[in-house]
Amino acid sequence: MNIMSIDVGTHLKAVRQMYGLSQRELAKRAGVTNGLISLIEQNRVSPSVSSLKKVLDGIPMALADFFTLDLAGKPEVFFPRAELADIGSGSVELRLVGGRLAKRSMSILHERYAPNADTGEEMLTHAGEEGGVIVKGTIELSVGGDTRLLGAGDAYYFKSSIPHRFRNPGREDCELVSASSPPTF
Amino acid sequence: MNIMSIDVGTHLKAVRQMYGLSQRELAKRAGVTNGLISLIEQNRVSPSVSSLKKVLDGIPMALADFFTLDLAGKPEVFFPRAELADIGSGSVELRLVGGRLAKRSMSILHERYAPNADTGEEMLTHAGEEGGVIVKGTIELSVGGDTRLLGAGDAYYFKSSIPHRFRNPGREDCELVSASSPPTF
DNA sequence: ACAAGATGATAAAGAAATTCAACAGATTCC
DNA sequence: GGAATCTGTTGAATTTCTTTATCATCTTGT
Repeated sequence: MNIMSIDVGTHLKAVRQMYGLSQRELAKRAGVTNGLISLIEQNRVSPSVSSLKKVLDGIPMALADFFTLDLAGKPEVFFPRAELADIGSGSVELRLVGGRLAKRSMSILHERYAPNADTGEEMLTHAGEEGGVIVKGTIELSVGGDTRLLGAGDAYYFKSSIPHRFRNPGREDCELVSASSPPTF
Repeated sequence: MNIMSIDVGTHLKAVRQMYGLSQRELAKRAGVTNGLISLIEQNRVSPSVSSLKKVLDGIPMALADFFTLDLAGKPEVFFPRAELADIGSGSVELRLVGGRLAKRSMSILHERYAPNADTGEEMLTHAGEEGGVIVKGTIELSVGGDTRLLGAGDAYYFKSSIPHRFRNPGREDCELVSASSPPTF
């Protein structure tokens, strides 16, 4: 009963009807009452996660799928602006592949980090996924709690929503090729 | 407060700590009480979707990301060179980054073409887009009608539906890093 | 036309969530 | 040595969710 970025009620109703189920049918399968489903679909209550899970089990559909269905259904439309371009200090060089293209599904970058170059103490977080391969030198990559030193030929891949940071601890330049989707640049 | 397939409490705690927040800090940002977060993390309550959303907004993290984020065990983030799956054949070596990950939005490949290596006379066509950066050596890339010789530092980006072909005309290996979306491998 | 069954909505009672306020254990500071 | 401030936990009060039971509406079949 407040501002929800995703309209759970409408969403559930759409999913239920998509599967050709009545409130009572779904309720019976899910082990809840039809009244509850009615209230949820009207957004008159915000179900507990456990209840929503029970309901979705009756469809059946996973919680993750339920919440990502927006993205799957209408991907390009609802993507917020890519924030976070704080990487741009002088010691980091970023070369974007295909920057002139209007529509791209990825950002591919050729990156060069000078010795001691750092994306900053404040960890980076943004939408999507990113990965890359180290071409030359070494880079220290922190993702979530983990920190690892990667050398030429090593690689990485993670969800960009996890806080991350790049730092070059060596005495020579580090070079790598990265890709992120959806495009951050 | 019943059987949940995904352990929301433990999950939230892990996420919170990953962002370096205390229960009280997060509670303050999210506009809920620290007690609630404590109870949720102990799985002594199953939060309503709206509450969970408020809490995640304080991080900030989207609901979809929360349920999609698989931090079971250790999320595989780092991929040492030796662990990159080689899915190439013969004179072409294709090392896939994150091949074990269930859901990826991209395929990132470390590719090596031996002298005279060729993706074949029959042009490749498939869905999506692809791009890359040449790291070492030279490669002859044909896209549509155009053919071009690319050297270290050069790059490419095109729609994969356009017929294309890679060939190494030089006498030394050619190495490049590529990405394609949606994942081809 | 009427009964029988299905649909979704709702009030009140019951169960579970959230908040409030207090607690004990660490750490820091003077 | 404390006082101040941080950490996470918890009992009781409050608010919200969930069920029970009932209602009105719409089909369907005879």
